[in-house]
Amino acid sequence: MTLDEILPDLRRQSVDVRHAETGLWAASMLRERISGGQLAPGAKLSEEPLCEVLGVSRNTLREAFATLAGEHVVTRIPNRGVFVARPTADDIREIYRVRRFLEPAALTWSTTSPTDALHAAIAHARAARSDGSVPGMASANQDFHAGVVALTRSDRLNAQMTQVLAEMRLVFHSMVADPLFHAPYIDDNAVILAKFEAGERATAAVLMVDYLRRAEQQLLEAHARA
Amino acid sequence: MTLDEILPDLRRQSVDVRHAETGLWAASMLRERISGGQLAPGAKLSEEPLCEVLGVSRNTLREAFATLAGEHVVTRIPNRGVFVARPTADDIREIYRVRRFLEPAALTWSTTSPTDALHAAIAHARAARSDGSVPGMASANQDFHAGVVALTRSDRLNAQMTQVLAEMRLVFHSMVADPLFHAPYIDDNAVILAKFEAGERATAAVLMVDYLRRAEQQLLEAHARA
DNA sequence: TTTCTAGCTATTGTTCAACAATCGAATCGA
DNA sequence: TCGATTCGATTGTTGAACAATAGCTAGAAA
Repeated sequence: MTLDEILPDLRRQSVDVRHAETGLWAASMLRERISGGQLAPGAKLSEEPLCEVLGVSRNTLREAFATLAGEHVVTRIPNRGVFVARPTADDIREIYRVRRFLEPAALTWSTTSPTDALHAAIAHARAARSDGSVPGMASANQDFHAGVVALTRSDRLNAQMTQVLAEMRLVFHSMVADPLFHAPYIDDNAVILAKFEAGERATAAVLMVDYLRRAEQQLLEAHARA
Repeated sequence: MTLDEILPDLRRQSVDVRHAETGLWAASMLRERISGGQLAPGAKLSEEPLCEVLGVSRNTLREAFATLAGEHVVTRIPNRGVFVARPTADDIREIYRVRRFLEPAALTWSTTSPTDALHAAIAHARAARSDGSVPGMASANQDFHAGVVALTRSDRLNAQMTQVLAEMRLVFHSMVADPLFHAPYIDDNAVILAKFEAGERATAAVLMVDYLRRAEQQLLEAHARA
């Protein structure tokens, strides 16, 4: 989907909305559209039309761009402009490198264990699988893994995980994903959670590393085909 | 590469360093001063004088502020201004929460192990201890722990660690640090490295967690006194 | 025809000046 | 002393201007 197609949508949301921190508001506006897939990876974000539609000045929009660039959501090419980030194979490897440290570490060394959110995520995933809802499975799966990192109770690590999962969405948007990608992993998650709750944290961590390795491999193969 | 091809690059670097990156340049300028301690925690960064000194416009300076705020180097209070971040006790806890996941994880699951940089850091720390150089010990200690995370070979995790260590410098700047704070930990680092190289990764990780807990405790006590 | 070069154009990078919004402090009245 | 009000300084945001750059286009050279 190109920029021109979502301009009306953006314009609708920006009427009548006054905010204290306009730059951050503009950033969140764009972030939503990018995460949601309405702005496809590689799409150019031209300043002039965006200013007009969001009702902010170029200076303010550029503050938003600075924020989004810091989150790797957007790529800035000097004198060329700002583009929705398009993850490369190396980006996929880096994403999974981060996850293979963060998630097992959370399982191994977290001190608190309110696992309600994890159970809920698995339940949602199974329901979505029954309904054949691919977005539902994807979303529930992300919730599960975000929940694992949430066990750390660290804002910074959670922020990093959120960022990485946002990039994961870009990966899915940038290639024809296998509709059944998430389906087989739902039960893996359930097993990992069971082991964790049984106190077998080392086992849970090992299973998580294994899961992440398989998922990475599968995504890299799909990426190579595209 | 021919002369004609490098001329534009040369011109950009020598004549005017500042097209397409002035904001980032200003950010690095301020980051340097803050990390170096010339700008103390809590100091207000007024826009007008800074613009004048850096020779950039307010808009460009604000882009730099957006970058630094994203790094937690600087705190933005709406309608009040931008201030050098002053770490609270909770910030210290958060910093060590991050480190207690990142560093043991690096020791446990990193696949490569070029430990030259770690040995060098320990050697530097010992030399600094002999010289009675507190900044030398502090810097070498940071190098060691940055080196541990570097074992992950993940740019993102390294960036996170760099950020956290920058905040550690703010912690030290914001209170009268015990000159001997780093001294006893040098040998802890050496033991951790030895265990790691002996393949006893779990032991190394446990020792690291223990080290981080003690350091956190010590800093929290010093912070409470201040 | 092809290729190369020199302008042209559209867009980004940066600055400036202005105004609105907001906070803190000084002031004033009880 | 205390609270409310005014005032001044600083930040938040804008619009317009100019500089610099990449890519395109048309024309010259082969």
